Amino acid sequence: MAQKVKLSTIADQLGVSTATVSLALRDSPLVAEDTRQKIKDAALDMGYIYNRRAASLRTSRSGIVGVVVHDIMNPFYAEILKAIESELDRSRQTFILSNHYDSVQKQRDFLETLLQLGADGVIMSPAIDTPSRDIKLAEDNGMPAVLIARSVPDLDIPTYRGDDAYGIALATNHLIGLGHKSIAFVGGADNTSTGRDRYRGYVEALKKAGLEVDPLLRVSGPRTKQEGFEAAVNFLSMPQKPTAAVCWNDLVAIGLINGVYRAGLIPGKDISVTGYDDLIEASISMPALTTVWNGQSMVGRRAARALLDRLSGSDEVNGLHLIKPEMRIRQSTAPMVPRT
Amino acid sequence: MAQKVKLSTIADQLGVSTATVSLALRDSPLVAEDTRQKIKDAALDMGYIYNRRAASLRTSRSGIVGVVVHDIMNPFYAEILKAIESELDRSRQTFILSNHYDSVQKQRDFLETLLQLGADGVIMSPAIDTPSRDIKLAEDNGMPAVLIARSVPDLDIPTYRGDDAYGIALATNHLIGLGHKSIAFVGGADNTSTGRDRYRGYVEALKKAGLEVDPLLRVSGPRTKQEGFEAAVNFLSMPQKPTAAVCWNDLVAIGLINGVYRAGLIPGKDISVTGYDDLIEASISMPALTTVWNGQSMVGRRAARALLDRLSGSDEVNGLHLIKPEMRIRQSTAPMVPRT
DNA sequence: AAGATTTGCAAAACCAATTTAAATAATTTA
DNA sequence: TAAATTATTTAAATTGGTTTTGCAAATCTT
Repeated sequence: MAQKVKLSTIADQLGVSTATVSLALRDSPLVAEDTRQKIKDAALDMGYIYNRRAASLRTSRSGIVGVVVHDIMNPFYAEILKAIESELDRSRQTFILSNHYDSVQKQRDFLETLLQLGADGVIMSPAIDTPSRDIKLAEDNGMPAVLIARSVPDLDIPTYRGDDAYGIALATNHLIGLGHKSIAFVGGADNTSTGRDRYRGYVEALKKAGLEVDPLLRVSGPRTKQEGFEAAVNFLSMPQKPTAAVCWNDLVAIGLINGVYRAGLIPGKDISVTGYDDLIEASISMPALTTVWNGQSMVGRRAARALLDRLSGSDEVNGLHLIKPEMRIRQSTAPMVPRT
Repeated sequence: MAQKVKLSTIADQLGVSTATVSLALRDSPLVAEDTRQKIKDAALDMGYIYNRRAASLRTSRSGIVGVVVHDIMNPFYAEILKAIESELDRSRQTFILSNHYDSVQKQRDFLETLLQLGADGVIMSPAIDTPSRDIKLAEDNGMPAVLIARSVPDLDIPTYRGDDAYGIALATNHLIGLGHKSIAFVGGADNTSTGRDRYRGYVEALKKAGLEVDPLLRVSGPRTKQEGFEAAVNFLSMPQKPTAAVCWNDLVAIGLINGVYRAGLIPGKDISVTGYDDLIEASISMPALTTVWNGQSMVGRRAARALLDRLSGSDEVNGLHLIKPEMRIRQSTAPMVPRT
């Protein structure tokens, strides 16, 4: 490995002080134009590499932002992450990604790591049952947080997510409008704010339409394509003979659709299915999925901006910000046909 | 924000020196057992947070490993990343992830960032046309690299990937064995080692079976589900009337299958399609996809171990390491039926 | 031309740890 | 009991930047 080039190497080379080199490289007006140019040229051809940890030791700004979500490979987060990435990119922040797989401990470890690295802030989709004190600890140590997709009770920090109750009501109303009366709710659970909100949206839409709410029409649990696929058996053998399903998300819906196919029924004809999220997959699945866009790109972008705002001192973005979802009608839903 | 607790805070509190505190916290045998215990207790209840950047300034080990791939949201990399993650986790290295989207510039920026952060090493799936000098620069600055999934010419560093030519030959031979004579090759391109190897595997398998190789049976380009879907039109209107397709990867295959469905034909009956990679999706798609497992988990695990080995000084893992793929036969392939 | 400003650079303190050599205390040996 | 040895602890140098303050030279006032 070549001898390491540092500020003092450049300074010695040019016969100036490290202070001057430091200031010049950061375009400070305190150094004369041609000195600056000479220094920059030297830095370039000596192969100088800026040492961020040395710098951040003094400035206490590391240029690192942490991002934690349930599972970065989950396409729902993928779109949020893309939006965050492009927003952070332009402000020259490096971001460190991690999954917590809904383990509070893993999330805690990651936050600790971020603190050790001196991360400037963190954007997180909190793990289920995250105690507010975990996040307060981060904030108390100078690392502001912004939440996405889920809320944490008793915590007044900026939170961005889709309006789940409203969004699921859109899907439910769409099915009701097609004449369906026995509509199942497939997937998710009650242990997150999202879970409760979505189920509430479904229940309220049914009630408003004067339909009976049957708790047996709920299939709690599924969140993945695989689980949606497996849920089909259960769904199709219900004594209530549902003709439609409001699914937790697109993945569950696509899995359920595949399962319904396997059982010999035609989704989008015999059975209507709605998804949630409007992933890219939804538009190219067979049949194309009727679903609800949940504002992922908006959530990511606004959360990133909110964090950057907090980093630059403004603190006016606290509280919950709900993004309004939108209906996307495709071929997986159709007028009701009674199941025999 | 509470007053920051550092080594000296603890030292003052207990009336010892920072040297002692530092040594104690890292379990050095140089400090007496009960002193160590007292220090650890104090650190804990004073809420001490280890400052890694200060430490790494002195030790020149940051505990950071960079990982760059084409697209972390791509499920192919997802499995590799999971394997890398679990391997690095146990050695207490933090990893920083990034996409390069096949932009050499973006990759270069990320490598620069890693150098600035003092990353200990990097695992990368190099962007198309990565100049070997980009990687040499990293190595010259004390950041060893390990390659995955793709090779870079003129570079003798550890590289782990599936044996693409062999794997595609498995798929091609499977179709030949089912009686297919007109077999298209859908997706990928010639500008990566992977692309060339896969096409070569297909060509050689055909030749060995005495079948004619028709360059018009190649649909170059598609790599995603969306693109596979769009390629179906092209594929179905070929004058050579192919009855089967060897696809670039599972995503292209699944997209193609959906496109074939749309056109009114039945994949797995009228048309046989093979995928590549054996993603989780492959087993639950409709019909379940015949594909080739490309050893992702193996690639990730071995690459991570190789890097850790390099970090601890051993340098005996250089060169190319090919993982042997395996055939997974499911329902998307069937004996040949002539297309009319 | 003398005094007041402005400009350009450097000296030195600082950030929070690690590490080595040296000092001190405790124990063992002769 | 004095000397030798061993066990603990610490002072001080080090890592690579940033930033404040001060000083000298250059430029501007009147």
